[in-house]
Amino acid sequence: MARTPAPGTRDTILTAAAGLFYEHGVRAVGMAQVVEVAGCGKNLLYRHFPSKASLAAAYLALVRQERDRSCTEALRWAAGPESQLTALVLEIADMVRRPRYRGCAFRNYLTEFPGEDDEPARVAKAYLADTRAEVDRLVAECGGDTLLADRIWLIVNGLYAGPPSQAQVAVDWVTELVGSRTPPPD
Amino acid sequence: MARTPAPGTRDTILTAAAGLFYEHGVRAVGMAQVVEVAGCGKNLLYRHFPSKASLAAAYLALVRQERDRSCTEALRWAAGPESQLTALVLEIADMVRRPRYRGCAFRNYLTEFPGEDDEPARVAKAYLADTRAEVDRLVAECGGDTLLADRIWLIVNGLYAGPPSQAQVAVDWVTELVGSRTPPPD
DNA sequence: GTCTATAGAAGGATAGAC
DNA sequence: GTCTATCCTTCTATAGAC
Repeated sequence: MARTPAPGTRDTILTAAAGLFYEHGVRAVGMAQVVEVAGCGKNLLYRHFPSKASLAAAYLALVRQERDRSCTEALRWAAGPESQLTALVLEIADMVRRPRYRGCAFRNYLTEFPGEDDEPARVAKAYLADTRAEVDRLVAECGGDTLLADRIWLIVNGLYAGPPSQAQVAVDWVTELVGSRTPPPD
Repeated sequence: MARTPAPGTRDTILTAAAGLFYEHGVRAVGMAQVVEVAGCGKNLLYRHFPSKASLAAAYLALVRQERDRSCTEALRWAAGPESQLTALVLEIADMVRRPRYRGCAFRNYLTEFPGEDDEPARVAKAYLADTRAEVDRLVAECGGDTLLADRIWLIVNGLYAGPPSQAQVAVDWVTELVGSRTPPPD
């Protein structure tokens, strides 16, 4: 046999690309830069990801995977749909407050490539649609109407865009909105 | 005799660039494309705008000029700070509902060029800071606290990002928020 | 020797700037 | 129009592990 292929090469490349793409934007980062940070040759990069679009799609898929895991974990300890809704917003707020937060990766991609319908754009749109659907589901579960769902989605969108100092305002507001739906017993 | 310079050349170029930049993003549009749409020569473009960054800055300055004019017009007929606040949000909502709306030009630029501090970035940041300051001012004028200002800013940010179908929700919500501050006389 | 890795040049297109 | 630089992508050359 010949030289054994390194096992984690794909992950190494993808991790390097993800960091660069998120920090500087997909358009601003060249494939040569990815190769340099990943510490591999161009040949290997193109063997794992046949194009920059496929690499960008894998980057967004990775971010989605991390976010899904993080949200699932956050919702695990919430009792009912009300506290799940609050936990969901709190999870986003925690992300916004992270030191190297640079906006929502999916919204950023759609802003960088407006009107595009390639694979990464579809990944991004799917994430946004699914998240919105989950908000709708949770609101419906706790007896809220579409107005409440629209309002929470408005807050979520503002939370992603706004400064980190606004994060707590969003969390408290959503808590208040869904909390007022369940009048305290007695 | 030398050829007389056309009077509206700068505006023609800037209008063409503005349309392209807003529709496709600044990074995606090349100077050649601007020249093609403007119908002028490249040398003329570089005589008016010595670099792409300066053209982008002029584009954002033009957008700001239009927005300032539009907001001033919207606030003209509003009686007190409460209705001015509502009028401000309604003006943004009208923009969001326009058929070719593609997001906030300033936020889009900052997303396309993260971490940059060139002239267009400064124009964009100044607009956002000024708008936020105006919201703060109006909220303070009608006796609201910083929490109300933060909440309205959250809605405004969500309004810019969200789908046009959310626009009315934002307008109604802000109307309700500032309206509840002025209990009806009698 | 054979296979896979990296490094880097080459191709072709397109960018910004003059 | 031209010039230079850089983009993504492909390919060649070479070194290293089996």
